[in-house]
Amino acid sequence: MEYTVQKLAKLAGISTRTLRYYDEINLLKPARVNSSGYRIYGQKEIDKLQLIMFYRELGGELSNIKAILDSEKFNDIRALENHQKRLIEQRNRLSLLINNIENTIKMKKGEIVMKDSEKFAGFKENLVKENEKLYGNEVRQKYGNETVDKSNKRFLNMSKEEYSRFEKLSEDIFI
Amino acid sequence: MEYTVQKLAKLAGISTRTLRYYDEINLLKPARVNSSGYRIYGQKEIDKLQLIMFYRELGGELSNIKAILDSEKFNDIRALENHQKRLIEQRNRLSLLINNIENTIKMKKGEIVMKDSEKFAGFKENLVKENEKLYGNEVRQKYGNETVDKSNKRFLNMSKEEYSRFEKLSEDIFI
DNA sequence: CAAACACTTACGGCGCGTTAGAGTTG
DNA sequence: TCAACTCTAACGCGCCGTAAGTGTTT
Repeated sequence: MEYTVQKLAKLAGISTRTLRYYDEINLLKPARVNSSGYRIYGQKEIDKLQLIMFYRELGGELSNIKAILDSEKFNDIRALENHQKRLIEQRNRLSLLINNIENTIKMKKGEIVMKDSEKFAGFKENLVKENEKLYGNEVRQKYGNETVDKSNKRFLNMSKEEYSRFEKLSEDIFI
Repeated sequence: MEYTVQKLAKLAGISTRTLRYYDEINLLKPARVNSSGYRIYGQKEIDKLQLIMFYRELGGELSNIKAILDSEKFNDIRALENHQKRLIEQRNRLSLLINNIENTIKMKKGEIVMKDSEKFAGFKENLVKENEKLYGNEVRQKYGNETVDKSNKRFLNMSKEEYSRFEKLSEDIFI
């Protein structure tokens, strides 16, 4: 199955702008470009986009995502298993937050007392963002500095052969 | 208990820059400023910051968070209960993603086949961001553009009557 | 022939990170 | 006195959103 930008965008639930941007920064190139300059994506690109979105879900920066996916050592399945672990951690963090809210409601009702420190249990900054930094280090260890440095400079010069290897309420949410 | 910027920042797991920025955009003002111009935060501000962070967790834009918190009709407890619902939804979404990964691994191992559409099950863009857009449009219709534009311009002047409309709106949407 | 899609270029904006330079506190 | 804190600008950046103008496909 082949996809134009909009078709792929709808499939993945993102914007065409995002796809063009990913192309621009060499994160996700189309399989080919037709005679009119249209981007055409194939099966590989779909799977790669899926991986990219898994990474994004965990708050990874696109430059790091690129570094990982470009790496020769990259292992699909192991990466996915790591993802799963992290997602499970995030789910646990959400459970913490849900508990936190419950306590906060009780506090507001005057039923219990909370320490200030308890009020911030479970937020991203305490867990996930630290993971991000760890994540960056992990990338540097596993894939070497070269790869990371290259991709940190807006990915200006990346060879295109490495590529073949690869493979973010009611009230506020509505707002 | 009183806090300077850094103490509060550490407590909440955010940066001092973030606190100064929240001050700048009138989202979270310190309780007072001492004779040297130092920001001093008190109990109210801590609780407010906690609320802000709950909203942020769900991806709410700061301008909208401000609009809500500024509202006279703002009801802590109801808002928190709504939060909880949304967090639970998000947790369910994460479970979807975790399943998705499991399937993807099986697919990579050749054990099963996945449709392209199944590969993107559970991502934010499919659920949350669409809601955001819907909300934006609805707000413009019910509110008029003036109000929205004002709040978009760095929240310079926000009226405090808007919240009752917010509530009606979200009720409408839920129904 | 219009609608719906595609393209490039380019400016803008949020939510901060990050100097830089200077004053204050323990 | 010196480290560690505080302040106000001001710049920059990642990740796109959003025109604006033009070509292509259906």
